[in-house]
Amino acid sequence: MPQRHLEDFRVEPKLSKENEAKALPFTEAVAVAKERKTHTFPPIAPEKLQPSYFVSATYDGRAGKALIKLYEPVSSKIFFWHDNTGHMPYCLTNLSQYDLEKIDRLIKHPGFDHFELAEKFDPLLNKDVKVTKIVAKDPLAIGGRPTGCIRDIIPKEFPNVSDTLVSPEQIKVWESRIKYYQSYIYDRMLSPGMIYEVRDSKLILKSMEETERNVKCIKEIFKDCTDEELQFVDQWARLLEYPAPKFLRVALDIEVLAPIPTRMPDPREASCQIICVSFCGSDGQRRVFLLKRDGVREGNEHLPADVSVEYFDSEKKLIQAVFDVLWSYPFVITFNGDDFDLRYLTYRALNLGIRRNEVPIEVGRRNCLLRYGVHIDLYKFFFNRSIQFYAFSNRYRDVTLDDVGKALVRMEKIRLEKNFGELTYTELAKYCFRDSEIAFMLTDFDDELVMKLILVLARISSMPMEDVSRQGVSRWIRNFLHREHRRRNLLIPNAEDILAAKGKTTTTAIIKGKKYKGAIVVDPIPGVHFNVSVMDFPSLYPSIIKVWNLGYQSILCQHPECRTNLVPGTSHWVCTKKRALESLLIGSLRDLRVEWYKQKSKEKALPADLRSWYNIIQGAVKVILNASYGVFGADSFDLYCPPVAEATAAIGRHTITQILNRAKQLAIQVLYGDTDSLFLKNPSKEQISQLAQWTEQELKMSLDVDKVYRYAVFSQRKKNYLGVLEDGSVDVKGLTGKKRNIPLFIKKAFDRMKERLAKVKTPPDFEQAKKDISEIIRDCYMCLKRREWESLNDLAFNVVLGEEPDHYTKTTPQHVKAARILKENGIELRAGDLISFVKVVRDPHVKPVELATNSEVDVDKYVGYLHSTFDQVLDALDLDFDEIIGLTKLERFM
DNA sequence: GCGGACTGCTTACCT
DNA sequence: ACAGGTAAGCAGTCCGCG
Repeated sequence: MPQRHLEDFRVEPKLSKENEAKALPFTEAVAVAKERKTHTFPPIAPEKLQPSYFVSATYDGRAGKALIKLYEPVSSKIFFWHDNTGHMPYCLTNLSQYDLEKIDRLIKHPGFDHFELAEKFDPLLNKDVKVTKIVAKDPLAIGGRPTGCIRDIIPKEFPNVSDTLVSPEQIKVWESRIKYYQSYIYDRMLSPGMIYEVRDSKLILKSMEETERNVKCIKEIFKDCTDEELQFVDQWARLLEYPAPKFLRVALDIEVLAPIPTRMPDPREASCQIICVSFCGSDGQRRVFLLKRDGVREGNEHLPADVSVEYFDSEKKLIQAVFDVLWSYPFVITFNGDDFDLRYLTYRALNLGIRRNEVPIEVGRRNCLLRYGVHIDLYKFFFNRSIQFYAFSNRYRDVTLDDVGKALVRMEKIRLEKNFGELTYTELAKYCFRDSEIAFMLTDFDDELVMKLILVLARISSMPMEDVSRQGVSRWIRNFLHREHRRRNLLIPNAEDILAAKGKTTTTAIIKGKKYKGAIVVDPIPGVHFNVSVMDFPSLYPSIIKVWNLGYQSILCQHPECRTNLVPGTSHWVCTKKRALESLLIGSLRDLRVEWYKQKSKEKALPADLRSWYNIIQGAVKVILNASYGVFGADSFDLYCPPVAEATAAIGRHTITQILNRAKQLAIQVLYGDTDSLFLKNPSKEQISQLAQWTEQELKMSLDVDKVYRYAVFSQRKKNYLGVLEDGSVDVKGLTGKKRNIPLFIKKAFDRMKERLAKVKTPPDFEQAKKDISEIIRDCYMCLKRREWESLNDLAFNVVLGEEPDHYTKTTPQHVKAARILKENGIELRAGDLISFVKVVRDPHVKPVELATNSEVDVDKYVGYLHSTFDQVLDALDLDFDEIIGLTKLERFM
């Protein structure tokens, strides 16, 4: 039997020739670190361990066991706890033990251990089934290697030995793609992110008095729910109510001396020197390590106070000192450390002859994890679209340290005029330190919001903090569904079986290429409307999933008597006998957010830190809820079920249509509506409460007044309006003037109009406002015509390249033309990069802003753009762009 | 050879 | 790798035009 190592379960890129020294097992590596007397090891949890947070889980190949990392916040140390229950990796199949024994390659597989008979409930067949549990010695034997895995052997080999009742097409293997440590977490019903104690070497969830009190309180609010629903509320509340610790952490950044400064050095080769490494820690550690090099001057820049600088005469010693830091912190923060900093450090260390076992980093294909603590790569976290949109409301645009830093903590990178090779020591140190300082601040602002957000998401999804910070919302949702399957002894179905059992969609989408019909958008009534109340359904789709009992089990269920319970506008029916897991889990989470966390986060009587903690929880839950319908329509989702997504949208259309009809009956004028909202013109209090009551009674859903506009401006365009709230703040939706790709010049004019509109209080105020707005437009127009602009940058359009520049074959949009011109000038852009260009008179009609000059600007194009931007508002104000600018012509002649 | 009507591609937005 | 719906600008195509 080959020795199994921790490294075995993470696929590692090939080491270069010199570095082929055999990887050292995990515990030995720790021992080596101890030998070097760098820090207090080993971190094995003692018989009795103080309350500690479950922050990570993995598989320790050396021990052949699941390994839990516990963070003890008083000593701020990580402790390891190994499984001692004998849990082993497995997958399930519908073949009998008798059949399986005939498969030679399975029985003789080195990783195979034994068979067990298991009884499960098959959620697709809706009945109890007997399955065989194939237990393996290590997780990779089940799956994960390219060839020869147990999960592949079974369907491939079985037909050769078949003489049984099961035909080859009917052979099924289940749960073979679940990561081992996840499987362990589910089976042992452990909760990542929660507080555990070790007593007699056992992991025990710590009971918290205050949490219990709050859970009781919450259950009181939900006392009218069914017992089944209450059980789910209780489960979520317990996970969410537990407190969060302070996270001892350090942010790290490295600089490498590359021969071609514009190109990022390849970490796999690690052929260039590491010249500077900086640390910024939550314990106040602010250090910079510099490599001594010939001919580099000290420099006389001022480093921030209390930053200490240490010089190293060899790169090897520098890296070893970095490793000492990595062995000592429970949490390490980087920005792109997975793909660069930690990867580079590892390979550079090996190149310099540092032994593998002294490297505190485990390099994976897509990530770099730490042997001791938890590595959070903020690039991955902020790249996550759910995080970007819902947690940080799209405040940053590029996922770069500079842009995210500017948007969230108002810190930017230091701009360099020179290459690294030409910098003085202090210039380099200052630059490098700023980067780790920004990364640190990104985990520190708003009372460690980012760390806590990751912790809460780890609890919801039952995932290690590392995974939750790297993976998307669909994984988070999948995992809490998987957890629930295991808890209830349900077989976790394969995606293709769900699809085969429940089929595809039946409605036709409006957009070509989409799978089914989506939401309704009501045509707006153009004009200016005073006193507009906006009503909406808080989390409409999750409410629908709850009220209509939607889930892959319940849609198109097998009971003949449920067939009449049709989803309006479709031929799908929904089960009336048994609640679906999705319905219960998502429904209870929604209710908890709306009825408890949203309110708690606004409760003035609570201390500010508790309120902000509740705000983080409700924000995390919001992220989950926002995606909870979409995942069922995404074929990449493991529980993909198109009819569920389609039914949800169909019920949404039905719901809003009913409200529209009801509003008509109540003589309320509906100005506009989109998906889950209604804009009502000057409704009375009675009308609003009648509408809300009716919805509550008839549809079992809540309809609230979300906001009241002093006035709102609509054109005939959908998803385009402007509303001024009572306090004078202005909501702009969809208008070109708010899009971030338009020239600043036009945006500034639009913002001036916005400010002017904010001052309008009554209909008569509009007369003067219209004159002022005309003036703003005229002014802007004249500036263009006279070619008076501050800088060419003000005229630049800024567009993100959705693809690699060579990848556009069907058409060549303007921004791609600009990118290609830039490439001819030696600047290469890639997918995801932002390109800035101006419109010019001559042929391709675009030019990257860097290359353009004032005289070649095509002014008329900009006037046209100004026109269309303002038309969206002018229509409603009864103003005409041409008249506004035409007037100036007359004036000029007079 | 050129302009208008049309479709399709692309990006940024809304819910 | 959560969904579909809308706006806008431009690229490319087809067709008519003595």
